[in-house]
Amino acid sequence: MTTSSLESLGPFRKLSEDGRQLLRRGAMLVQCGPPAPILQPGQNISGAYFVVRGRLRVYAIAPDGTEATLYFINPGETCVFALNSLFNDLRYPAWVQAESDTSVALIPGPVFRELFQKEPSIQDVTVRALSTLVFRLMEELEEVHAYKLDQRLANLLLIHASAAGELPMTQQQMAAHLGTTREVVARLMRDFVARGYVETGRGVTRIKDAEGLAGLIATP
Amino acid sequence: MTTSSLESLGPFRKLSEDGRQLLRRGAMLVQCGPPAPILQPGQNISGAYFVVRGRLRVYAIAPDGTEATLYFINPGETCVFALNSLFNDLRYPAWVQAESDTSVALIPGPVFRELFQKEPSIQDVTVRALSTLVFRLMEELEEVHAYKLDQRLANLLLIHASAAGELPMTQQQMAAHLGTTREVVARLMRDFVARGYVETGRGVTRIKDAEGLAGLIATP
DNA sequence: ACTGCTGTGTAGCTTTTGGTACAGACCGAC
DNA sequence: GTCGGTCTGTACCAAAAGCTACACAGCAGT
Repeated sequence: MTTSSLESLGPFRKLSEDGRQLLRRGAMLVQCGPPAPILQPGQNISGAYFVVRGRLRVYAIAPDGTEATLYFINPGETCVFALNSLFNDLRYPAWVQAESDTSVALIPGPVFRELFQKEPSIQDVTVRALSTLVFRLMEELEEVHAYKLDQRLANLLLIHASAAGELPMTQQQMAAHLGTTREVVARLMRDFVARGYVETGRGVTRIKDAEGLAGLIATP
Repeated sequence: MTTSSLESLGPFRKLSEDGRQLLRRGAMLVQCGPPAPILQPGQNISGAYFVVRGRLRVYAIAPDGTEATLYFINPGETCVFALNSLFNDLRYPAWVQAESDTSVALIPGPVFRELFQKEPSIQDVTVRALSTLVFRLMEELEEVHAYKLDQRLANLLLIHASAAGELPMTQQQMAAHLGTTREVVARLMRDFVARGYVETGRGVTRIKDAEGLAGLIATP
């Protein structure tokens, strides 16, 4: 954990001087790396989290140990634990992990509360963040029961691939995102490869035929 | 649609005179019945919805036509469409239906916006509602991938049963809630009946052994 | 080069779930 | 009562997904 300047706070640069002063007074910039979880179910949340750099992954762990990604938090977005713990007494039910080297701005609860009351723009950001998350979760929930695994995998590939069509992710990770096992992912991948949609490598998947994948999603 | 007194607004009774005056000026009390959907994906939302009486069901429809319940809105709770449409430009992705005769207080967007800015208590209610919904959706998402259908059905029975252990719901409805088909529900029910957990009737299920059902959820 | 770790490819087998098809039971309207 | 609709029960088959087990490939460290 490192406390440093807040110059890189992204969306927060637009705040008024008043807001920024509060931030300067109390906020911390926290650095985190991939392996260890940052937050665990039931853990106490000390403030509002804003992702500055990198990406956080919010996931659940089933009783049998398999993981499934609920959603991601990208730079400029808020973590909703904060909001859950600041405005509600619900225990937070998921795990959080940094995907890569990630910087998170941690704004202490009292400071954020004050900000929220004073600054309409903060109210707006907050409600918008929550609202967006609700939307994402609904989409995810809909996807889970409306689409089969091959379609969801195709979707994952298309969404997370770089512009060059490369996806730096192990099959184990993909399985975790989809809430399934590596073997199933491998099986589906073999199919995709056979159809010429993708090429697989160690830790990388290259998309060769995005149209094909997209078509798979449209009509099974 | 009927416009009438707002005396029964539940949580809103606690608002300041200022807030209630605004409500008196612009809000409507809308009555709706079970069969027809109230809202459809992409529909324009004209304000904030508060459920006063009855219950709303928010659900998704898959391309193949099967439904799945996302969550319910009970009396005293807010519908988040409103918030999505008032604070965000995201298209709403689900369907809404009244479960029984239901009264909904509809507060026009501009009125609610003004309320939100002036009244900290409204801010609180709003954020809390969103926050709770996020929590519920996460739980649901976790449940979907962590538990099997029999466990989820058992859970449904336990949660929705009356104090007397009666559940006035057809198997078709249960299937819709779980995102599966009636036949599967019937099959699972047969199992539950065989084990003495429940008794089935036309449109009703009676729980005989709640412990048994609960045990089913704990360890399959 | 050797070793060990991690990641991938594959082959069965089992369980779970979905789909089809049909029979019968209950209920209300006429 | 009888008709028609809705709800339930069930049998059988197909598809999807999970589980186990193992072989091998790439990569890093020694």
